[in-house]
Amino acid sequence: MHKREAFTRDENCLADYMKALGHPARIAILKAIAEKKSCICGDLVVALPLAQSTVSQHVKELKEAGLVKGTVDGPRSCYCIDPEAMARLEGSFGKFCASIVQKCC
Amino acid sequence: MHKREAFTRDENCLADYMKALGHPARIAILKAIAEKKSCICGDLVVALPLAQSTVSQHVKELKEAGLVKGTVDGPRSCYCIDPEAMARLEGSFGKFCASIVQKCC
DNA sequence: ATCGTATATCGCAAATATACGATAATATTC
DNA sequence: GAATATTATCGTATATTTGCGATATACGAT
Repeated sequence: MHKREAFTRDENCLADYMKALGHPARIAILKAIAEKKSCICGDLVVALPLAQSTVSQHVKELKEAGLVKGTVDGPRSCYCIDPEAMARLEGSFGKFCASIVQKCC
Repeated sequence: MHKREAFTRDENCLADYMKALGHPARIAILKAIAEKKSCICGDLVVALPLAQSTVSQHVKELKEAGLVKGTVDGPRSCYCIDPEAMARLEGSFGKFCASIVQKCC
């Protein structure tokens, strides 16, 4: 029921990033991971007011969006920000906004 | 079931903006409005592969997010971008990304 | 091998989002 | 005032998201 095919690749791509950030828990998770530089899942569960399975689910979405990378460290999972991806997103979103503002005025 | 209260005002605020942009139709609508500087609803319906009621619904969400302003012009509705809001969003998102990237590395 | 710890995944319930047709509301024109 | 045109809203069906407990998986320690 989501008519993805009807829109351009760019529109879908940007919308997917925005959707990944469209939940306060995922904003908070990004901040928490960045804060600690690299963050094991347990730290996130303690830091967030959500159940472990819910945190794991949100992290998964951030990984699928490509903003977070995960490595296994023994029994733990260790997450870190993908700084290149964040920087790229910042850049393309900035361009998008600037283009809107420039054209609209 | 959305635990908004459990997160900070900033986290919720940014997430709300991101959610508003988290659909390709709304990205396309913003671009279309900017393109024409000000855009009546009918133009959007022609430009988009969606029913009139669906377009109206998406525009409403963009208005609620504060990114689009609407004025009534006779029987028509005329939409335009709120450039200050777009610029503010660009700025705060840029700061958010930069802070994440800076801390994480 | 068994136990304990850490995390991912599954299954489910509730809430939201998406899309559309039908209808209502509003303004213009005849 | 009736007919037309434009847009918003309502009702509804379906899909997706959110959240959690329970379970499965993987690993280290005993």
